[in-house]
Parts: sequence; structure tokens; C-alpha cells
Amino acid sequence: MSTRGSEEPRKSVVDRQSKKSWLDAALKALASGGIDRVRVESLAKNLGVTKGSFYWHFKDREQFLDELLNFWAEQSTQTVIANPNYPTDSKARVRAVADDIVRLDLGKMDPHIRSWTQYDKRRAKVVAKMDKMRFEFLRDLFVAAGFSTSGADTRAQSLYRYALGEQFILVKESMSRRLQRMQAHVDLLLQA
Amino acid sequence: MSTRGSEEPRKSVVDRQSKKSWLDAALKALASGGIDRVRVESLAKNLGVTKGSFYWHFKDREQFLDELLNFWAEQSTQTVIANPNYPTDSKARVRAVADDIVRLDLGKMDPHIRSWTQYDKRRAKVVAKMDKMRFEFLRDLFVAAGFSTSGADTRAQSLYRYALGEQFILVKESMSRRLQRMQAHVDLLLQA
DNA sequence: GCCTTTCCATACGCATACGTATGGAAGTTA
DNA sequence: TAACTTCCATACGTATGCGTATGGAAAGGC
Repeated sequence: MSTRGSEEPRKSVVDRQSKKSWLDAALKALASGGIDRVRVESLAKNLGVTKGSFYWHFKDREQFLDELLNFWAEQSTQTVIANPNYPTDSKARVRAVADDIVRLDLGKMDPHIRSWTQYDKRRAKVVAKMDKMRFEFLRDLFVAAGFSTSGADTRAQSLYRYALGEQFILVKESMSRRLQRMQAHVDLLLQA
Repeated sequence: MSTRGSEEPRKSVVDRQSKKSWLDAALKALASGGIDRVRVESLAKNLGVTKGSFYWHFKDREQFLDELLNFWAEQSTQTVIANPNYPTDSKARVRAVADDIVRLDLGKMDPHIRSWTQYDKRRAKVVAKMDKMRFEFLRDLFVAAGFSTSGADTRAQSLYRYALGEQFILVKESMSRRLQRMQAHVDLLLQA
């Protein structure tokens, strides 16, 4: 995908940048104010280099943004789904995951990502795929908790939309209150 | 708030613009790709005028964006809350409102608005106020449907977050399926 | 030690976009 | 019709940001 090879990490003496350092900086910028804050020269300034570095690592801004989207997708997939420490009891697992969703702020990035990709068909596909993966992960939890296919489906959709909405709501609430609300919601979902 | 007075609609012969026509165009641009598509010269082009008009009606872009946010808030308040034709039966009202939320796409604008205002404290307040109003509207529905204060609170929060999430999810589904899902969610909320 | 590859700085051209200054056309009032 | 207000066009200065061209420093291979 890259213009050149060399994906191996460099043990450089001075501050030579890797693709990852650019992507990290871009994610930070994205979180701090949307995609239009992801500017080549602005990122360069943050990294303490010039855009000469950028255009060596990346073809142009468009291709960089593509990589950024994939980078985000990989990161946020692993954040929740790949957590191995959840309880074995199926209902307790649902609660633990719901807790993590709120606590990890599993993407205060999402509004920016979605505002950005909503009308870009190619990029929207990447996000749609994420939605699908996350949903299926949740649905399996409810299936494991003993719900029917359609019952698990409904509940997973409810939980996922709640999780999305949780990130976008701008009423300020304490973390404990948000956790409490989420658990109350899960209570509704878990009753037969 | 305006630089000059003259809020009355002009019955002009040629295409003289009002503040509202600028705000309408801005809302369209916002919906079509986020706040960074709301550009003075771009809007002028769409309206068939030059920015000379803009800077007569508005002080600068910042003040214009403030007015835009208020304009959005007013419009989207009236869209759902001010609908007088809902059924009188309390549970049927909940279902009717939930239906409208999905059907009216009560703001495909929301992701853009929230991505834009998230880290702007002054503007976030406007959105937070909207969230509060919408929530209280929903909560009252559940109170009317016979739930306790805290029960109605929980359910309204669940429904509102669902409604927000509904706008942001990028998995493509038919309208009928989305309506069906929403009703399934409401079923969960309405059981004692 | 020289050559090559890897990585970045500098400098430029170009486009976009904000805001201002100024003139002028269209409508209003007297 | 003359003066005045309302509204917009034109032209300009400035800033930001993309992408390119080119040179050069740092590191590794031989």
C-alpha cells in the first residue's frame, strides 16, 4: 500500500518519523476537532518536522486519510472486542462489556469519524463494516445469554445504538451516573 | 443580534438575499458534509451572489456560525416536539413519536453538529440544551404512560440514545426494517 | 572510505478562503 | 428628481494549505 517498503520500526538516533507517528498525531487531531483539523502542515508542526517528511511517507493527503481510517478501525476493534478478561457468566459478560463501552469512552472519536465519512461511499463502507463487527460481537453475547436469534438481535441493536448515542450526547454527567444509566438500560435488555 | 435591523422579509424584484436564505444554504451545506463545507464564498456561489452580500448581512463567519447553530436548534425543536397530531393514548404516543424519530430522520444533521461543537464549550451548551429539551419531552411521555419518575427517566434516556445512535449507524437498512427495530426497542421499554 | 538508500528541510507555485474597501445599482422618501 | 438607504459586485491583501522539486544529512552496505 505504501509508496515504498520498509515497514520495520527504525531505531533512529534523531527524530525520524514513522508512518505510525503521523497516524497517531492525526488521530489526536481528529479527536480534538474533526477531520478538518487533520492538516499536513499542522501535523508536521506538532511532530517537529516539515511536510517533507509527510510526502516521503505518504502519497498525498487523500491516501493518508484512507490509512487513517483503517488505522482507527483496527485500533477500536481491538480495544473492546479483543479484551480477554471478561467474566464467563454470560449475563455478567454483557454487563462488563457495557461497562467498558462507557468507561473506555470507546471512541469519543466516533462523531468525528461519522460526520466525516457519512457521504463518502468508499469510506462509509469501512465504518459500516465496523458497525457490523461490533454488532455481531454484542449479538453473540446475548445469544450466549440464552436469547433467541431475533431476541438477541433486537437487544444487540438496542445496546449498540445506546452505545453510539452515549458518545454523542452533550449533557454533562458524571462517569458513575453514566455507568448507572447504562446498567439500568442493560437491566431492561436482560429481562426475559 | 444583527449588525443592522430590517428583519422584515423583502419583496424584492431581483435576487436579493435575506439572512434566512444564507442560513438555509448553510444548513444544506452542513448536512452534505460537515461544518467545513460551510464556506462563505461557496455558499455565495450556490446562492448566485458574491460574498459582498454575506458581509452585509453578517459580521463575519464566526458570528454567522453562531446564528446557524441557533437556527438549527429552533428548526429541529419544532420538527418533532411541536407536532400536535399524536394519539392521546399514552403508549400509542410513545410509539408514534418513536416512529417519527426514525422516519423524519430527525436530523441526519446531528453527527455534523456534534462533531463540530464537541470541543467548543460555548456552542456545546446550545446542543446540550437541545438534548435536555428532547429528553424531557420523551421522559414526560413515559411518565404519562404510567412509569415512575426514575423508570421514565431510564426509559427516556434509553430511547434518546437509541434515537441518536440511529442517525449515526452506517449499516444500510431499509426504512421498514429500521422502523421495525425501533418498535422492538420500544417494546422492551414499555414492558412493566 | 565511498556509494546508495533513507529520510527530511527548503523553497516554490498554486488554489482556496477570510475579511475589507469602495463603488454602484436598485429601491425609498421627500 | 434629488437625496438617502439598502443591498451587492469588484478588487485587493493576507493567510493557510496542498503538492512538487531539489538538495542535503544520516545511516547502512561493500
